Amino acid sequence: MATIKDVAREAGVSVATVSRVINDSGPVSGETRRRIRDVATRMRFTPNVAARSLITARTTTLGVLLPDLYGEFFSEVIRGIDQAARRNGYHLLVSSSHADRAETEAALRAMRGRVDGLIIMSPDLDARALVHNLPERLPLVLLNSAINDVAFDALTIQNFRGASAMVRHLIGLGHRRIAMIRGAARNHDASERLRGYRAALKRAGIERQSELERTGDFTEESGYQAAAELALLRHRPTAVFAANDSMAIGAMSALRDAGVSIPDEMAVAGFDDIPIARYMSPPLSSVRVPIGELGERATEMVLDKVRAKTPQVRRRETLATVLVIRSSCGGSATADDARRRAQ
Amino acid sequence: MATIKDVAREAGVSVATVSRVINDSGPVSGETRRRIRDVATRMRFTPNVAARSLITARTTTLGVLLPDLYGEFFSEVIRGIDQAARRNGYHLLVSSSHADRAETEAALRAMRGRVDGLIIMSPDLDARALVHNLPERLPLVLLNSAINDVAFDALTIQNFRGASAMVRHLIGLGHRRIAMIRGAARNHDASERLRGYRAALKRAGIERQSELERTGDFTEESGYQAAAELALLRHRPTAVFAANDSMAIGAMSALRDAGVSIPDEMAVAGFDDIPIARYMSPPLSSVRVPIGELGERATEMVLDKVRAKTPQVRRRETLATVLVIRSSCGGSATADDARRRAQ
DNA sequence: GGTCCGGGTGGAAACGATTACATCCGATCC
DNA sequence: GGATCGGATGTAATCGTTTCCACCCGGACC
Repeated sequence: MATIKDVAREAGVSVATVSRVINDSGPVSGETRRRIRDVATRMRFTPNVAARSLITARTTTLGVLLPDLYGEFFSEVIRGIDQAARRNGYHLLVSSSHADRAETEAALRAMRGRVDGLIIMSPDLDARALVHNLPERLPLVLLNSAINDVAFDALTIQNFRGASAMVRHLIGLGHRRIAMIRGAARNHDASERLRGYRAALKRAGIERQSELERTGDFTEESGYQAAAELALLRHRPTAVFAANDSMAIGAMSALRDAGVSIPDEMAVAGFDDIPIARYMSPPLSSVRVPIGELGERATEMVLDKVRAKTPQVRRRETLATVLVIRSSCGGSATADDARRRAQ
Repeated sequence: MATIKDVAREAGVSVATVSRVINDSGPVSGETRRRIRDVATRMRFTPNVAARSLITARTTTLGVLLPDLYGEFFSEVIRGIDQAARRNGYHLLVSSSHADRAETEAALRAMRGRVDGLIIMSPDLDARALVHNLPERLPLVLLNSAINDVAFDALTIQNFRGASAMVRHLIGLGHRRIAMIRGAARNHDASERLRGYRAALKRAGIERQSELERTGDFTEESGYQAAAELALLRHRPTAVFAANDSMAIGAMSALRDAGVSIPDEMAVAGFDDIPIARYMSPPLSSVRVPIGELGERATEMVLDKVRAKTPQVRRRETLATVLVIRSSCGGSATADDARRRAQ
């Protein structure tokens, strides 16, 4: 492998000049610049990343810390992050699927020195764990995190609003017994969606019933399980709202198996609007989340901080969600709904 | 940030000794070792990764190059890779969603010096592009690649076998007009699955018809489109085999919209057996691919090469696929099928 | 009792870049 | 015509490790 010295020797200049050409820093005469470029190309010179980041203390790499991932949602987020990062010339160090908290913290420590900034999407992690395992000044953005500490930048989606809008829509269709399949325990998105569900009921003067709030963990299987139980209730709900689409799909499957027709006997709605939702039978109503955009925005936020000379003000942003009404929750599509669907 | 020098000074030893303790290389007396450990912990010393990899020329990082990703398949692969990598103390530098070949090659070059080994899953990339953009000796494993050059290690799945088994199953159920929705052009998995389809037809003495081989690109949308067209054919097929589950799901949606009942009027089958397949209505028959295992195995293969002192022999492995028969392709489940389903 | 051995330790040379600082030199200004 | 300026270039320090080599020293061996 050719080093900067080899190039310098071959081009008859000093390493300083070569460095200036490579990084386009400092003045170099046109003639020299051209010659060095040629030599560098010919010798296939690639600057040694380690040496460079040893002296500059920068890596042009961003770290991404994810929870144990669930399907489509995950790949969409990563994709958004990846695109934004590449656009800015940054690389991505990804660490996912951490079983427990100790593992997450270990992964966090391992990022030290390898990244210039970090995007963290990990529900079970608190602020203390963060500051204890990371260098002080590492730019950080929390994605859909439960941490409400203003000390951190954070990006979230309208979980509460989206959930309550969906439940209000169901109420508007005449449903009074509306069940909810909750998301993973201790997950921020999950609890916000639950909160939205409860708020919508309350606002409509419908009393909350614990037998209608079933547990789930965002997997199809757990959705299936929960709906199977709901189908057996003496006093069956007429609608069920799942905290994500995967569970909604599992629920639809359970209802079919139990001979409950959708949406006539039970309306079903999900959250996320993953691509497959519209291809379900019947097509699944959901709350659209700009998943890819979430990743892109997070990347831009963290890059802003990476590049900022001075410590910036903390930022908190929330991305809007949109109701997407399809036939799984029945009711004739109103003009308003149709418009939404067209989006 | 504390450096090794700080620790050495504080512990009253030389940096060499500290290094020996940190890396557990060379002899250090028990007493000294303990003292250095204490000091290092107290000062929160973390070895500087850049300095370390500058001198050792290793990064304990693996690169992963992926095509523009499609949903669940992708996240499962990454997860497998991630788990195997972590288990071995390696990090993951991920680069995905490359629109064209130039972008892929750029990503490839950018990996130089940042990784000790590389897992590549990119259909449109040939052997020349690889050797031209990478250092000579970088351990490399190709995943489901079209490159048949024996110069590279490769890992594939039984695309041909899985596809032909599924089509034979359909034929066994009495179907003679079986359509296929093809995968993305120039994609290796896609063409192998097509080959399997054709081979099964041929073996059964069924003549191939071009109007039954529809194009697709692995997305739900393309599956929908293809099936919508099939439904309109004068002489409609009685079964359709999609090159992946996403398209099969899109196809099922189109058939429903066209009023074609599944499986009575048309049987449907997919490939991959993504988690959602079994929750479809009706549950989707598919060919199970050990996706996570694919990632894990690839990681182990590349790590073997990374750690090997001497250049190893080239390896090529193929992972088995399994037929998973559900009700979307009708027919009473035979004992054999039932056994398979239980898996 | 000298030689040899090997565990424990330190000194210092790498690794390959960036960059502050010094130097040179021709043009410009007064 | 000398002082000044700024563009072009080189020298060398620096980043934080690993590791080769040398050294010391106590015990075993002959």
